[in-house]
Amino acid sequence: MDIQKAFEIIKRGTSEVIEENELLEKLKKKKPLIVKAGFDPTAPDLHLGHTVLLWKLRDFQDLGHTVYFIVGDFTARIGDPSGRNKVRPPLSEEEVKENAKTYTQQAFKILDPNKTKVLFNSTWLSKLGSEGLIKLCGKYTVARMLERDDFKKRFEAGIPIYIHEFIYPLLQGYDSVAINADVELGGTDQKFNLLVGRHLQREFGQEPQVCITMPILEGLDGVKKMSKSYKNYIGILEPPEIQFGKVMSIPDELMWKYFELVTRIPEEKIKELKEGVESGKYHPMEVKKFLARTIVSLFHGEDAAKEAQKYFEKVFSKKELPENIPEISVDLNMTGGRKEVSLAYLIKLIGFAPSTSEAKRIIKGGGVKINGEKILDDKYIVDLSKGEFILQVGKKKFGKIIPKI
RNA sequence: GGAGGGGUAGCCAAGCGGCCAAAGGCAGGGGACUGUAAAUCCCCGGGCUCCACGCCUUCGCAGGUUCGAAUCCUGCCCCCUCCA
Repeated sequence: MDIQKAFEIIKRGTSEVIEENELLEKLKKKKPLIVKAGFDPTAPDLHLGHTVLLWKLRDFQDLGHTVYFIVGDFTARIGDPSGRNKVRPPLSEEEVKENAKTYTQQAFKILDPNKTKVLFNSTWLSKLGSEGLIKLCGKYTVARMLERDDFKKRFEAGIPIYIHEFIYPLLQGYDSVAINADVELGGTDQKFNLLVGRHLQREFGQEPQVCITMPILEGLDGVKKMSKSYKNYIGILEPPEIQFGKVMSIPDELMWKYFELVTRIPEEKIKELKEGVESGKYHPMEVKKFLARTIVSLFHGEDAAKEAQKYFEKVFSKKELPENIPEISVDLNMTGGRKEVSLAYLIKLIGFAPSTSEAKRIIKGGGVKINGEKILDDKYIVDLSKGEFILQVGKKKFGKIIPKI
């Protein structure tokens, strides 16, 4: 493949490439480049936001380059301050290990394992020692650190910044030195960290890496970055119906971005769909269903995606009961020997609400149905000796309650 | 080290002796409408297996004063600003 074409593929969908001509030079070398991406195992699951980056890594792999998947086991214990207005709680070594385990597995749903090297940054970072660390600190200034937008904002707003947060970008940058990276990828919010890598590589006499930033994927609310801590994410490992439903709940305007960043639907097709919606030729909901199906297929296969759509249409569009309602058995041990329990308490018992009070609120709000009938009395008593029944709490939670007496 | 300001529910932010489980906003939950989109409207807002104008735990932490404290006092912890 000619270099110009490879360059186009790489550039597609990116937010910024620093510097484009350097990338071209590197491609001209005609040898596999070291493409770096770091993932902090702060949470055990990857979500669609991560896949934006993974797809771009995949592009590199398809072009014959090698991806260095850096698990930030060391840095996770510091906490990346990017985009934060607060200090992140550091994780314990055990938590980090546990998270890292499931990480790569999930990443290989997109990445080619044969062209991926998985490395843990503790390998070189723990060897660095105090001396090495302090020397590393000597290569950057406080003023330059404070140029960084989120630090600047926090500083100006009077929100504390701790010294260790300053060290984070240096360590991430040092990762690039350790593996002699040619290219590093990250979200736009990573730009600063990526640039520190460039700077450090120069300091260490290496050819600086090309930094590629990818757009940030907004979560379900359509505003904030998709993130576990905002609870607005669609997880790779989530069940098909959940994924499907979550995709359906994103704002219409956002779906184009999802098409571009988390699917491999060709640009021309996306354009066609978009124009179709604008002209009224297609119903936005139908297009979104197609998006949902495409995304679910990526992680669960086409059949599961079709099932998920059926479920969605049955339960949410037609408001019927789902076919497979999970059975929940309730025995007297759980109720403390009582056969009659308050509905609110039962809802808490089976985990459909975090507290009895919350359950009562939902009941009063008209969110609870027994065998399809709305219960509005928050003092409603369930007689378990009367046998099983279908309980629905809110729109999403269904359970067939089976009393074991 | 010195001077001043501040720590209230997921977040922001009122309250500054009782009527405070604590205004308001945002986020969130539930409902109506609908396409689980947007917009709009309504309801909720610590917990409690006796369902209560009831009890328990909350306003940085620990004590104290008071019939009664988020509100006053003392000590401690933490954050911010300015000075060194």
